[in-house]
Amino acid sequence: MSIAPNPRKNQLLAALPQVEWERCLPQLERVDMALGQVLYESGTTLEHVYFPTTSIVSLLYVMQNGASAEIAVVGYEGVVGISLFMGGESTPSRAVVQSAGGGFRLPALAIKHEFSQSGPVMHVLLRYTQALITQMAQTAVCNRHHSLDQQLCRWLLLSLDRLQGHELVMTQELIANMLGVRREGVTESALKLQQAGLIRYARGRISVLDRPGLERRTCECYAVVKQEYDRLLPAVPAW
Amino acid sequence: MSIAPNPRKNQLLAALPQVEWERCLPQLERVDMALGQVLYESGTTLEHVYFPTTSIVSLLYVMQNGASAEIAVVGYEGVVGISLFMGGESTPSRAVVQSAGGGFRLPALAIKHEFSQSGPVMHVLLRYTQALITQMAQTAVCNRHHSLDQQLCRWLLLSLDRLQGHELVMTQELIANMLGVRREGVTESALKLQQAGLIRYARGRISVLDRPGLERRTCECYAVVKQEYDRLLPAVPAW
DNA sequence: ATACGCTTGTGCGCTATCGCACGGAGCATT
DNA sequence: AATGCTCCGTGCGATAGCGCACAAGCGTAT
Repeated sequence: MSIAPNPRKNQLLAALPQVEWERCLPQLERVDMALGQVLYESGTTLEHVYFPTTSIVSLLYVMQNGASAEIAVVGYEGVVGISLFMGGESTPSRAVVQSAGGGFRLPALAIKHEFSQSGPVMHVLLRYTQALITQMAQTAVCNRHHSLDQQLCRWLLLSLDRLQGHELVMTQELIANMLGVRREGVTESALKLQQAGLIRYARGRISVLDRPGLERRTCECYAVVKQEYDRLLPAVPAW
Repeated sequence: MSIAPNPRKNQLLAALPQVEWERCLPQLERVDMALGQVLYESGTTLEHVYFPTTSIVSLLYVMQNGASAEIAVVGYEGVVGISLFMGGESTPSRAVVQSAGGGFRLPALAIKHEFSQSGPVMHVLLRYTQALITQMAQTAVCNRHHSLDQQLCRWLLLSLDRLQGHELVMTQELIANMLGVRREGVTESALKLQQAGLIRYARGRISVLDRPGLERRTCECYAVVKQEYDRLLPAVPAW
C-alpha cells in the first residue's frame, strides 16, 4: 500500500507553482487515515488542514438525536478544514474518514500564512471552496428532489471519482449514515443496481462493473458537481 | 418606503472600517429590487455584487424539469454574488428577489479590487461566505431529516431575521417553490401554524404573531445557522 | 356590478421511505 | 467444528408528502 506517498497526488498541492510548493513542502506531514477516524469535531478549532491523496473524507452534520447527513465529500481533489483560512476557525460539522488511505497535513499557521500572501495558494483554495459550495448546494437539492436510487448512484460516482480503481470498501450501514437514510433502504437500492449488473456487493466491498450505467441512472446533480469541479480546478493550472 | 436608503443598513458594509468604506462609497449604486427579479442566472457572469438592505434574495437551483429548491437566503446581513470574489465568476444557481426592497450594488471590478487588498473587505467577505456555507449545509440536512412543518418554521424565521417587522409578503405558492415542495403542503403546514395562533395568513401576507412559538416548533437547523451568523459576523466589528 | 384571476382550502388515491423485527449468510476466532 | 459477530436480505404496517382535481374566497379591472 502507498508505495510512494507523493503530496502532489493531491490536486490542490499539485496546482501550486514552484515557489509556493517549495515553501510548503518542508511543513507537510504525511498522515495515514483510518476508516472512521475523526479529523475534526463540530465546533472545535483545527490545528491542521488535511490534503487527502488516497483517502476520502466526509463532512457531515450530526444531529442532536444522533442521526447524521453528509454535507460534502473531499478526496485528492481538495482539502479538509476550510474554516481555517475562511476565518471562522471552526464549523458546526464533523470530518470523518470515509475511505482509509493517506494524505498530508499542514499546520494551521502555515496555511494561514500562505493564504495571507494573496497569491496562488489563496486563489486555488478559494476556487476549491467555491466548488465545495456547489457540492453542498447540490446535496441540498438532491436530498429534496431525488430518489434514494438516484442518490446512491450520485454518491457512488462522487466517491469513485475520488479513488483510483473501481472498488469501494464501504458497508451499507455506513453509506446509510452518509446519505442520512435507513440501512435497509440502501440494501434495496443496492440490490437494484446489482440486479441491473452495475455493481457487485459483498460484505463491505462494492465493485463497480458498469460506471456509465451508474451515470445513466443518477440525477443531474452528479454532473453539475463534476462540471463545476472541472471548471474551477482544471488539472492543468493556469500558471 | 425607504425614506433614507442607507448603505450602512447592510451589515457587511457597516462592518467596514472608515478607509475602506470611503473607498467603496462613491462606487455604490442604489438599486430597487422587485419581487421575482433575477439578479443572476445560472452560469452567467456577474457584473455586480448586491448588498441588500431592505430586500431578501434567494439563491436557488432550478432543475432541468423546472422544479426548484432554495439553497440559501441573503438579506441585509450579506451579499449576493460571492462567486465574483471566490474566483469562479459564475455559479450553477439563480438569485431571485424573494422580498421586494432596496439595496446597493458594487461593480465587479470594484469588489475584486477591494478583495485583492487582503484587508478588512476580504476578511469580512470570507467570514460571511463561511456563514453562508453553514446555511447551505443546514439546508441539506433539513431537507433530509425534518418535516415540512419544521422546515416552514425555519424558513419563516430565517426570512423574518432578514426583515424588520413581522410581516412577510409571500404567497404559499412562492414558499413552496423555495422549499421545493407542493403548494398544498405549504397550505396544510401554514394552517397548522395559524390554528396554533402563531401566524395569520391572508392572500400573500403573513403576519407573525408569536415568534417564540415558531422557534419552539422549528428544528435545530435554525438555531445552528443563526448562531453561526452571529458568531462569524458580530454586529460590532472587531476593528 | 360583474366577471375574471389569483390565492387558499380540501379530498383522495399513490408511492417512497420509515421503523421495527427477524432470518440468514459469510468470516474469524477459538 | 462450534461459536459469535458483522453484514446483508426481507416482510409488514405506518406515514409524510406527491399529483391531481376541484371549490371557495378575495380583489381588481372592465
